Parts: sequence; C-alpha cells; structure tokens
Amino acid sequence: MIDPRLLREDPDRVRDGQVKRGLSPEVVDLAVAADERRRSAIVEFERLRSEQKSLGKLIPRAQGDEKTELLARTKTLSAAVKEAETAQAEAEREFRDLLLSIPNVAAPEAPAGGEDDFVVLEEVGTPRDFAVDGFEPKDHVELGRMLGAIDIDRGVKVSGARFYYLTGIGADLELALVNMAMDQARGAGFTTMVPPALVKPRAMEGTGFLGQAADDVYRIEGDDLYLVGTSEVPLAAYHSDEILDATSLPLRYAAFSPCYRKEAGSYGKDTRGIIRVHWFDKVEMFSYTTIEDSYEEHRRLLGWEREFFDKLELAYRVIDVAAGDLGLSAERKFDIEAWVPTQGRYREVTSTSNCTAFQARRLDVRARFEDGVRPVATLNGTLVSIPRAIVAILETHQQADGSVRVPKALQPYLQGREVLEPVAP
RNA sequence: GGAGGUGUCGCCUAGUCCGGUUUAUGGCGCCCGCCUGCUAAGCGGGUUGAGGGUAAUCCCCUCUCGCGGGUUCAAAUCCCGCCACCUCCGCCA
Repeated sequence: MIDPRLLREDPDRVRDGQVKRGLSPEVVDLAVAADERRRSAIVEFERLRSEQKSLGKLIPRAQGDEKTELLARTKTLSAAVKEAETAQAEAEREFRDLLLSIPNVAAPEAPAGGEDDFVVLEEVGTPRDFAVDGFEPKDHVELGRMLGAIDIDRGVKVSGARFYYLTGIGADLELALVNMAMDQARGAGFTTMVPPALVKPRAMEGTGFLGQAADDVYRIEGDDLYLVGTSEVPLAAYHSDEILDATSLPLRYAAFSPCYRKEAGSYGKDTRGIIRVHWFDKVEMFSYTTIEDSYEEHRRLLGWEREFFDKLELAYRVIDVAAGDLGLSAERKFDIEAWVPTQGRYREVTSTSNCTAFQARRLDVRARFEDGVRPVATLNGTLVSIPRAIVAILETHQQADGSVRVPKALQPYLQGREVLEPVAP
C-alpha cells in the first residue's frame, strides 16, 4: 500500500508512477476523492459520538423528568451515531480498496515501459562458444537424462505437466546448491530460516500476491490457506503486526523453502525441461531496513546474488527491470539472467526487489525510531532458484561425452566430485 | 477431533459475577528531571497504537481491554460467533 499522505500531498507523483507502468492514472483521482469523502465521514461520526458521550455522562446523576428527557435525546442520538459509524466504515472501505489497488510508485531510476523495456546494466563472463570446443551442446533435459539427474517423465506421470523428480546426482546437486547458498548467507550475517509454505490470506495479500497475481497462486480447498510462490511471503509476514527496535535494523533472513506457481497463461512457453515448473525449491534473502538505507541494501542483495553466480562460473547479465514489469510491490527490481547455451539467450535466474514501505504498510511492520514509529522497508532477493541454476550449470559446464564439470566452489558440497559422469548413453 | 480453562496499555496485575463515579488500577522495566562524593535508594513527572481537526512537533477529539457481530441511552463488564494459548482425552509422521 502506498503512503496515504503521499496520495494527498503529491498525487502527481503517484499519477506519474502509474503512467510509467503503463497504467491509467484515473485510479489516483478516484482515491483522492474517496479520501475526502472518508475524512468528512470521520468528522461527522466523531462529532456525534462526542456529543453522545458527554450526554451519557450526565445520565447516572440525573433524576426524574430531567433523566427521562436525557434518555429520549440520547436514544435519537444513538441512532444517528450508528448511522454515521456505518457511513464512515463504508467510506473507509472504499478508500482502502482503491488504495490497495495502486501499485508501489516506481522509482525515478526504473526504466519506463513493459517487459521488453529493461535496461542491461552489465554483462559478466562470456557465453561459452561450443564451436571452439567442437561439439553441439545438449540441452538440460538430455543431460539430466544421461546423468540420471532429472526424471521428467515420471514427474508428469505422478503429478502432471511441469513436474519433475530430481534423482541421484540431481538431488545431490540441489542439496549442494542449497548448502552453498546457506553458507554464503550465514557468512554475510543472515539468519537462516525454514519457513512454512502454507500461509493465511493476510500474508498473501500483504505481500501483494492476491491482486493481479492471484491467478498464479494455489489455494487450498476448504482451509483458507495458500501455497506460497516464494518464501518472500512468510518472511515478509514474519514480523507483521510488530514494532521493531530501529537499532536492530537491518534484519536479514535467508530462507530455504518450496515454491508453488500455477503458471497460468504460460501455455506453450517453456514446455520442455524444468525452466518453468509448478513447484521448485529456492533460497531467498529477505531484509527489513529503513527506507533511507533500502537503496543501498538493494545493491547489497544484488551483490550477494552476483557473488553466488560468480562462484558457479556462469555467464550472466544484470538487468534493470522496466516499471511495467515490477509487480505490485516493488519500486525497483534487478534480475540476473544466466546464459542458457541451447537457447542462445539469457534466462532469469534471480530477482531482487526493493518494496520500500509498500508491504510493511500492508502487514503493519514498523520500527520505533527516535522521532516516532514508522513503517520499515522490505527487500527480497533470490540467492538460488534450484531448477534454473541446475539448467545453467548442466548446459554451461557440459563436455562432449555428456559429463559435466563441477565448478570449484561447488565441489566441497558434492563430496569433492569434480565431474558428474553420465550413467546412461 | 472432544471436554474444560484463560486472553486487560513492553512484562506482571486490579476491574468482569452486580454495565455508568475508569481520562482502565497498581507494580516492574524504561525515559526526563530533582536530590546525593560515585552507585544504590528516595522524590516528582512521563511511558499502547491508529485515525481525524489544525499552518503546527502545542492543543482538542474519536477509536483501541484477543478478533468480529449483537443487546443497551451507555459495554473491558451482558449475549453470539471466531481465533490463539494452557490442561486433559482421542488420533497421528
């Protein structure tokens, strides 16, 4: 939720934010009008309520006719108060609904436009040239089959399209990546976490996943619970309804959790392989900090993501995501895209967002500062999303015989193995 | 899943039976000041959060006793529903 004061005092900034995202600024005017209606409803209710209270105080002491008269007056007043209260609640609700529908105001630095309007900030490493090596690269599906690492057929048999099993070295690879990520996070001062993957509507709503994104969310029938699409959700809600000590900031958490996504509307996209799946595991970083520090913290999160992919010896680029592709909560977002050889292009492997106070305001996460209590900033960033990391590793480090070289940093986490050998032709 | 109990301002606690005199009591902790070789003790004051009025950090008002409804002129207090925790029973990886 955006700051209601910003809406009142500088609606043009909010309008600009909408336009930059390619959205209509009309909702801003509706919200401003609703705010005015809401405030006059509050004034009216409080005036009546105040009168009711002061008259009510006279009643216990009053006697006879005076008392009868007072009771008659307060009785009419009572009805008026109830009516004004209902009107106020309705006005509050209308205002809140409008306010909730407005996405975070995009950062001035974020590129304007939609999905394709991102700006490449940097390219790191060189995509491997298989012509030099003299062989045609196999894709991760084929490599996964040869290594006995990925069993897509049985995933489909048991769970349906976009499911898979990680088997043998594939499962080992996941655990290795998770441990490597957790070690790095712990070393950087993060508190490690294993959060619940089922959450109540409040957590989902508060992180902005029940708006336009709701189509992509699994809901548990009959239990009013949702399967999270990222542990950002339980991590953001972790401190909901709390007032944190400002001196404890930044609070940093690194969570390992499964992620579930319907991938609605992605029919025909990435149907082969494990690039786009309904379930995967992920290690996610999450920070609570001040608004002022959030911009630096965002860079730090990106730095830790880069460190991780550097250690995997992968070629990647960093993009500044355009406003229209930020999602509801973020004011700015950087993605890391790793080179996928058989696709001949960069594919998203991590994403880090600065949500400023947008989620904190919805979830009531505040901190006590010297000059008062204010919402904090929340930020999230992927350290490693397992399937896509595996795709990049297998395809990039493959050798002509289908074996895969293990990046040096990962070897200690794979029982010292330097090469993964095929088990099938 | 079943039965019983509990939920008050950071923590503890009074108030709930019998609705109004409660701007929710007191203690601890914390903050400011006074006093004192220092510390401790003592003394005085302050100490939930949200929203609104206003130029305003002064001030005034409204809401907030787990959450949501209801009864009533008036609800921490009475009624209904829900949630959380505790105890016991059942089931279970």
